Amino acid sequence: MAEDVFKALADPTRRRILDELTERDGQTLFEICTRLVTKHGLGLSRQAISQHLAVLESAGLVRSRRQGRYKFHDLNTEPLERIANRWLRSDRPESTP
Amino acid sequence: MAEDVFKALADPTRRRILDELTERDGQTLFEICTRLVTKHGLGLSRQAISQHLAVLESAGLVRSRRQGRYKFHDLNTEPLERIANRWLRSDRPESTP
DNA sequence: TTGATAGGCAAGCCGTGACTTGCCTATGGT
DNA sequence: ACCATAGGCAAGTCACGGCTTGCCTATCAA
Repeated sequence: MAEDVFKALADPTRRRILDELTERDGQTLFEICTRLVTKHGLGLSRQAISQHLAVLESAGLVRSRRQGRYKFHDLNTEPLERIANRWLRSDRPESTP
Repeated sequence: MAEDVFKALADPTRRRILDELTERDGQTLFEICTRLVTKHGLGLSRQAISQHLAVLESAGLVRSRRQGRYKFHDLNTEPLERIANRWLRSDRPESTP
């Protein structure tokens, strides 16, 4: 549950993927692959990204919908909102200016 | 920097320590040790907790002040506020009901 | 139907991190 | 001065996680 969210966020590549999905939602595996390589210069295999996406999905941070031979990935921020309030429950920080 | 914050939060024992410090701030190593053992039933050595505190401190999540032979540990939520706004920047979540 | 595209499964390598053990330093009480 | 307390340092063990490699399945286009 929330346990997996922290482990999912522990890896920098997975955080990059979340960044990618915030910028453009509903990307496919190959799209994420190429964008990570070209924009961030990460030399990762397709399997590596696939496994990262599996971790993110089992943590509830990413939802996937299959459509034909494509599988689109959508960001889900709901688990993030919960962990944000774990140690900041008294008052939330003001949004960045 | 923020990189270390995620790695620091990845371990469940370290999150327990943060929980302990939110409940009572300014605890010493032995206090945290005994409370983790008694309240949460964790059978950890003193060194383990000490190393965890070092990780939390280098991540900026814990500040320590030495006083005589005691070393008190204080929680610092400022790094948490920043990572909370990384993927939630568009709109703030409503506080938990 | 065939070939190319999009993705999945499984085993294996390897580095990093968590924890222990043993010993050392320093402060404070009596 | 002496001993117990509070904490630090360093090396070593061990399991888990990230990544690769190789092969397999499924969908679309020609």
